[in-house]
Amino acid sequence: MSVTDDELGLRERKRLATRRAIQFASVELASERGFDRVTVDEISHAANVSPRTFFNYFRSKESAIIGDLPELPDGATIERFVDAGPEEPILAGIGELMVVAIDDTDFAGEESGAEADGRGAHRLHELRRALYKDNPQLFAMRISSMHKFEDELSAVLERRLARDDPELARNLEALKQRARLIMLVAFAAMRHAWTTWASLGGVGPLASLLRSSFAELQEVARTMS
Amino acid sequence: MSVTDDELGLRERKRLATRRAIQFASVELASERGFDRVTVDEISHAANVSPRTFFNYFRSKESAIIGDLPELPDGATIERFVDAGPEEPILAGIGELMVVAIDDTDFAGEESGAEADGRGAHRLHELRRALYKDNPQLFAMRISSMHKFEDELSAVLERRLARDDPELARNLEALKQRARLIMLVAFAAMRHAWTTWASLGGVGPLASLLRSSFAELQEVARTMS
DNA sequence: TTCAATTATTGCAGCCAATGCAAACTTGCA
DNA sequence: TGCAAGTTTGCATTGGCTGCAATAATTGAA
Repeated sequence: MSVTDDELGLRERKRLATRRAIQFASVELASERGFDRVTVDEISHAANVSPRTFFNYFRSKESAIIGDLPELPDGATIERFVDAGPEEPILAGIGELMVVAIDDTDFAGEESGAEADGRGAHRLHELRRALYKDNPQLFAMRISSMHKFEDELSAVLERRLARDDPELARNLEALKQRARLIMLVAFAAMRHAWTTWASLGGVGPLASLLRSSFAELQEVARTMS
Repeated sequence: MSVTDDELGLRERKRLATRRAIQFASVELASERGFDRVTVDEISHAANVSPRTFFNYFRSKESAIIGDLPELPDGATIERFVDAGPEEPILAGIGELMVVAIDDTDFAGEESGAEADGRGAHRLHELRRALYKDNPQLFAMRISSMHKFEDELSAVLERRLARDDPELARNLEALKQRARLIMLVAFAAMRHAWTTWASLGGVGPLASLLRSSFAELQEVARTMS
């Protein structure tokens, strides 16, 4: 059992287990047969729940496959980024935040080694990525379901920009707009890293490609200005 | 009748009319009642076609509302962009291509003044934009259905980059990757322009905001490098 | 341990999007 | 006019998704 599980009551633990069972069944079956050749009925059956219960846990077939969304790192990491100062390249900083966010999502709930779905979590994420690769619509859905993450990142960027450039901080609207622009550019880098990863056959760590994309972005910025 | 229509046979003209009728009915009804409170049956009825015919024209309810995708300008404009030379700021150039692409899409088939659905085309686009504004999922779908446009723009960028930087042109993979990165950044600017437009209440010309966003992007690039 | 409140699961009935198929109909062309 | 090609339609069917109400499990308190 992972650490998180122990502190929860039976009810919560069961909920979590069911949630995972459904995700696992969805991804597993979709990988075997292709996304639109699996029905919710089949998934539910494989996960030992009723089809109706499936929809108690997930809004749609897609969202069961897409998995949990990334989250920003904890407070200290954020503060370090915000306070890094105008000399530190902001893009690299954002890149690191994203690397952490993605890694944390990918291995959430898998800290210890031997729980029931221990290796499952690894496998789950591999299969998911393969699905994204073969099924670009799913990736698009994942991206477009990240509004919350986008907003969070924007808010952090606002703070950083306000520190770096007190002049900009005086115009709140301008500050917000700039933060949003940089956030969107960062997401562009993320998409870039991902397509690069996919075009390389979908093997190897995404994190290092993410760093490369941010580095290239930095370089492009230099070239273009 | 618009010029384009006259050169077509009856069959083609009817097809076009049906297509427009369906789009119009979809957007109109969705604006009145909200996207998911309209059924395909209702739309079809309003457009005087059978529900089955609706799906002969559009893959899904969404795609009837989303409308036609943008297309790159004609050859001469493209060539001018490709040949502009390394001194010309590339971002501004892309921005202009996008402005043209968006304007052309928005008023396609509406060149002359007095055809049956003349004012209709204007109204159609206004309603569509309002729908995008109130219904971000639709906008996300529009964006993610632009793969073709993305690829076209990438290809054009490849040519431009190859001209500007013969060294880069020698490494085809690197060239492709860089083109794609810049394309994605340009799309980020587009999204930025759009959210700005939406946050301003959804009035006024999108084109000028698009130019602003590209200009700000230019400035950000300078700041960051 | 028992009981009542809360919360989860399930089956059922039903809506709607979307697709395949084959029959009727329209248009283009000789 | 008549035939080939393309278009519209109805019908039947699959499958995603929701509301509702009954049943079952979990919890916390007595």
